[in-house]
Amino acid sequence: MLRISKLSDYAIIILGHMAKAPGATYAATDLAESARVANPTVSKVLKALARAHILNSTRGAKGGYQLSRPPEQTTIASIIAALEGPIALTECSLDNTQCEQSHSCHVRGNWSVLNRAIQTALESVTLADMASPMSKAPDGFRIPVSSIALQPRRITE
Amino acid sequence: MLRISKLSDYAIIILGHMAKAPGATYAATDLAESARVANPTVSKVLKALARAHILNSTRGAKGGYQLSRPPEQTTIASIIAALEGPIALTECSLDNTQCEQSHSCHVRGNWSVLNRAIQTALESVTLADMASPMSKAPDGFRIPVSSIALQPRRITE
DNA sequence: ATTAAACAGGACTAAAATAGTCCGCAATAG
DNA sequence: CTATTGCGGACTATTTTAGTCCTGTTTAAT
Repeated sequence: MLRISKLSDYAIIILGHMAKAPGATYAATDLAESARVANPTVSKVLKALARAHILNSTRGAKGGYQLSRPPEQTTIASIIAALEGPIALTECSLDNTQCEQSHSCHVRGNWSVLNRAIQTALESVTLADMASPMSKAPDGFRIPVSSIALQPRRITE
Repeated sequence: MLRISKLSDYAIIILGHMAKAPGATYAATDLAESARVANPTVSKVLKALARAHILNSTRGAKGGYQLSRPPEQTTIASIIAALEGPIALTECSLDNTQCEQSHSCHVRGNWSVLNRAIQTALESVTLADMASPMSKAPDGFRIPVSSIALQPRRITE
């Protein structure tokens, strides 16, 4: 399914919520409530985002989290990377020195093409885009997969 | 990490191998050998590809698998879909009727932007691209993601 | 007909990744 | 001081993924 993890999903939802008042400071508990996700889980997400400098944290009473940058400057790519590590489709894309099949693998050099494609896609969408008031097609965006399996593709560019 | 599964990985490697002689018929055993992956595992992959009509299969003695279309017409998106099902980053993108958080989720409409970005990226790379001898012009692939994102954007690089 | 070579479907097990929880520690406001 | 809030990381449970195997079907060649 090429899914992102649930934690990344939560992160985007939480950050989307915070992006509505970008300057404010939010306590983990409040964010958990508004996202309807258990407190410890939300905390885990927030910690990861703070470590990646997507959020700033303040400890102690009256502390909390706030966006470290305006929503327009936080890409979805960086959010996913914060929770799941480097974005790469396969092991060997990360470190192709240890792929035992490397001598028999004739496509390895081309994985980078794919990785770049994905990376670019995820960098072209920001938190601001995600938080913007319900752009278009609010309902029923099913992906017509059967069509892509059978249809001749259009040649790009 | 936004990984694809190992099975999809195998699929691309196997198909890449087959793409070198697009008209030929290959037995599962031979493909397993050239990909250095265990026979039953390769079989599983091949069955899935046949079911998705990416490969044609012939049963019986002298049977085997062959590409059902020229490599230029098989997209990476379709290969991944064959093994992992519809490409969607989150559950709710597939079926948003059963997301309990839907009323409190303010970003849901915008997932489609992201999904389309990924989808487009994976559709712009074909088997022929992957099989071509080593990184044929890495920027020969213009991913028209920005045309799909709400606002064209290039934060990094 | 018989036999051997192949694929088909699906059940099953094992292994790994993910999600989620919890605990003790550290910082800060009042 | 003490209540509040984040920090780091260990731990468990669950889910997903990978991999194997069995039984059946189709077909070519003898």
